[in-house]
Amino acid sequence: MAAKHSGSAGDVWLRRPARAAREAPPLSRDRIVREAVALLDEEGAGRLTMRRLAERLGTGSTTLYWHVKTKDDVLDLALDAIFAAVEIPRPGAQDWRAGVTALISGWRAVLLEHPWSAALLGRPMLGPNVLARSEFLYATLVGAGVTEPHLTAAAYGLSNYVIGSALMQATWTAQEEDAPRQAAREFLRDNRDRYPVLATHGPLTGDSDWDTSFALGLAWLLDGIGSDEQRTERAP
Amino acid sequence: MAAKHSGSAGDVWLRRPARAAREAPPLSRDRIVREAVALLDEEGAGRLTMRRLAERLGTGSTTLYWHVKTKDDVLDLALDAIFAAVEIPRPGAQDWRAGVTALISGWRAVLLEHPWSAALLGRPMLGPNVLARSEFLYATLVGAGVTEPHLTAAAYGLSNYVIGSALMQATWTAQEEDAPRQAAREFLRDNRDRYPVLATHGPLTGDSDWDTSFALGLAWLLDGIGSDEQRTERAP
DNA sequence: ACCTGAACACCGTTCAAGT
DNA sequence: ACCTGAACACCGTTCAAGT
Repeated sequence: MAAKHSGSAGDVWLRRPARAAREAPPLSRDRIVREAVALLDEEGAGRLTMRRLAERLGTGSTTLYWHVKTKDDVLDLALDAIFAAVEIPRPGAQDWRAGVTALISGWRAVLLEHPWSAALLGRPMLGPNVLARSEFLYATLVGAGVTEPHLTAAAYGLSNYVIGSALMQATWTAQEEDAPRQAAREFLRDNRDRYPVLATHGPLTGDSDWDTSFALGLAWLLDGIGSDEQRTERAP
Repeated sequence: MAAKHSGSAGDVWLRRPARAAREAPPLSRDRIVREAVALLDEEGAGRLTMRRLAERLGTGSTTLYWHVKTKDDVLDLALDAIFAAVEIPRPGAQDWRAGVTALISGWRAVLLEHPWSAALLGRPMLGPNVLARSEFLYATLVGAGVTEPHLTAAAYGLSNYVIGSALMQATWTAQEEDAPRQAAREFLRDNRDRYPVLATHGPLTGDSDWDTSFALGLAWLLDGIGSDEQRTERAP
């Protein structure tokens, strides 16, 4: 009646190593976050569960709580982790407009590559990767001569615009499923008397090009920021 | 050993009415949605549960499924419901810029009044209230002479901007809790060597005025949309 | 210092059954 | 047509216990 792991003489060789080269590397916060990102990429936010995450890591779900305080922590860490992929332009290597455009585009690319991320943006983003990129944004704007209240408006405006755009695009291009988009199109066509303009000019009528839409709006914002900056520079 | 609701002679007067003036109005999809909005307003999205919602309505949770297909349905319906409060300007009563500004401002006001809503924007919004307001937006822009690809860019840009702004503001002004904001401020101060610009010019340094920030960014977008419109009008 | 298992207090949803 | 109760297959998280 030996219990599961009780030792009896000479059975060392029969027992499999406590862990070792079974699931390979030991558990760590870093490994948890990497696996969480992989899980989110493959299956979406709805399927991220402490139990399922633990299973992929070869442990019980309760073990995760030694490395991480809550599931929300995992989400915060995963969200910050993906921003490591956004390259920070070398400061001053180009004019402010090119630098900001590069950063914002990289930001957007990351959000679209990990569609689950857009829905998580409603939480404070204070991870080191996000902060480093915000620092560059502010530094570039300040360097361009943008001052309050335009500075805050510019930084927020640009961030809000990428976030909103990514959220909208991720919503409507969810994993190849053209079904909801198709259904919406049909609904508008069937109700063209109630929504005449939407039915004929709406975003679902042509195959709207997300990239050029985004670029146009970004240019408008940059124009505005630039004109205020010039005005400020010229003032005594 | 009479079971709970079995009748025995003369006990009609003793039994409370099956429903009647107990919880007042009968259950209906409309009542469910209204109660859901109230629950969300009072306690936030994290506490909306089919069981808790049913309790507030005086029924069992499983009863809700007769009127509604899933919990997601409840969320979709609640989200659309709050947009009924956004007044649609009378078409042509003012110039396009004033009309658009009024609509977008009303949109923003609703999102901020119901802070839980911002986090739910990552789902297709095809309810009648939202559609009616989108129709006005498109109609106004088309009436102003905005044409593709600027039309889609303008409509999306404005929507994305409000959504992003409301999401950001709702994130950072969550129910009077100044604690996280204060903690973030301290963190940046303590790490001013790593984030020099953020620490001195960042959004958390002064008490940023959300309203003027929003207004500035909106003006930049409208300027951009307007300039493109003029250019188009003038072209042969 | 790290990992495990059992357990608690919940979830959304289905379905046979009642009126 | 509408409502109920029991039940299923999950959740996040805690905690005493192991090594």
